[in-house]
Amino acid sequence: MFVRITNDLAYRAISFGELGIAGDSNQKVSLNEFTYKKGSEIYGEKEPADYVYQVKAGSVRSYKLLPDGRRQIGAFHLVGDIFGLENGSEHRFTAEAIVNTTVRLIKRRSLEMMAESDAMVSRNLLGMTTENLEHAENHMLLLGRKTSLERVAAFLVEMDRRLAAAGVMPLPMSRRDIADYLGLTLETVSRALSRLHELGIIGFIGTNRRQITLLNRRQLATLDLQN
Amino acid sequence: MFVRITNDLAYRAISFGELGIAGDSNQKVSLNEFTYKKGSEIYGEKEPADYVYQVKAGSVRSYKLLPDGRRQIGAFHLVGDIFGLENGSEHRFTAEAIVNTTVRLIKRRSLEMMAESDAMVSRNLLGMTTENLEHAENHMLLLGRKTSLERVAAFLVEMDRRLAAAGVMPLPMSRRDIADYLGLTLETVSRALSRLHELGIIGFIGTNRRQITLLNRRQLATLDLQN
DNA sequence: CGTATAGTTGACTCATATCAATCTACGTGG
DNA sequence: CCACGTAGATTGATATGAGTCAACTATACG
Repeated sequence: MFVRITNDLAYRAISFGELGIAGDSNQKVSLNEFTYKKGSEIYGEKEPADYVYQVKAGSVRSYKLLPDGRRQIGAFHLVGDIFGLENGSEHRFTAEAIVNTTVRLIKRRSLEMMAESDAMVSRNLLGMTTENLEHAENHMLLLGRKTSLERVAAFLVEMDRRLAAAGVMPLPMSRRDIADYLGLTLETVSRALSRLHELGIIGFIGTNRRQITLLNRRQLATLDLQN
Repeated sequence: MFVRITNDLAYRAISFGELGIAGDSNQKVSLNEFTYKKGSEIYGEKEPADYVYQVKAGSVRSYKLLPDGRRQIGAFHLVGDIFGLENGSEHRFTAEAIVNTTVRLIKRRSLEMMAESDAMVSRNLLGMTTENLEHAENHMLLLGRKTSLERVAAFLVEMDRRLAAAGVMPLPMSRRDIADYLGLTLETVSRALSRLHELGIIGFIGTNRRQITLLNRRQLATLDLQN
């Protein structure tokens, strides 16, 4: 429901005009789209936020780093998601392509100008920010108070909602990414997944441990003590 | 800076008109202000969000609960803070008075109507939501990746910024509240504070362990690995 | 194919939680 | 104003869930 609204927003903004952006080594310019190679940075924390992005293909992780390298991923951005929308002048996260990823670009100024004159756009901006806030609020509960098994269960429920096609979840992110999203280590994530597998709650497609099926959503929902 | 803006917003909204609200046992009606006794609930999660609040005196905690009682406090609201502002129809947290607290009430509809016609109000709403989002994002990093000592140091730095008067921090909240804010237990918080005291980084005023002075902000900032 | 990267699993450690015993401050009623 | 009771805070002893270190396996990629 919100997805449709935010998509409208993106498309409307994009129709505003072309964005003249100098390409760099990791990007291929194709009108108002960019492609980022797996692992490359889309923007860095503290960098000026001149563009808003929408994932056309691929996946993106947004994270903060502590000086010693500890990483907290705040969100994964999947196909259709808009990210990089800031109110202040700088990005508050670093965004990286998890796999080869194509994004649509929207000039931020044009969005702001539209919001100025169009109350609908303005309301959509607030709605998107609220969505992000809501996600962060739920994630605080997860990070502050849930066990490792509950966290992994919650992650699977979230991903199921967002990217399950015909019962199969093709996770684009590594165990380390999942761990940094859930405030755990990759070993703990791996053990939790193995445990859920033993318990018959999830299955792996073939031998690929990133292709997951949910065999028992009810049990998973029970573990995902959704507030 | 933002505080001033959001205050303006509140005052403007309040001038809109009186709010006829039936009092309950824990409230005293005084024009558009309410007083809540220590520990009483201001609103509950999932309740309709018809009002926005501003703390006139006292302190408030906003939290989510898991079914088994585990609690995550998302934010403390101190004098001047606005809280309970929702975009959807329901509150996403439960809000409780930490001590006897007086709040100003603003009818949400009136805010929305103002936003409709006044782009400035609309921008302020977005700005406040973004502030909340930023806080939540930083808190995710804390909850996901910081040690107990770092968390407590970060908490003290935050409170120092928000309520230190003449070098003394009179904390309104209990050790349990702090623990639920930081994703720790009250014992761990207590030990961390004792440790910071031993290290000469903080001091206690008199025998009251809730009156804290920061003796060495530099060391505290070092522990507060601020991203 | 073979090399590099990602994932799993096991053994052990450690930070924080849990359980428990004081200790202290504060509000209440005599 | 003082004694008492209660809630909050500290501190100690112990338990435990998740982290660390390490070996091994599997998968993807050139």
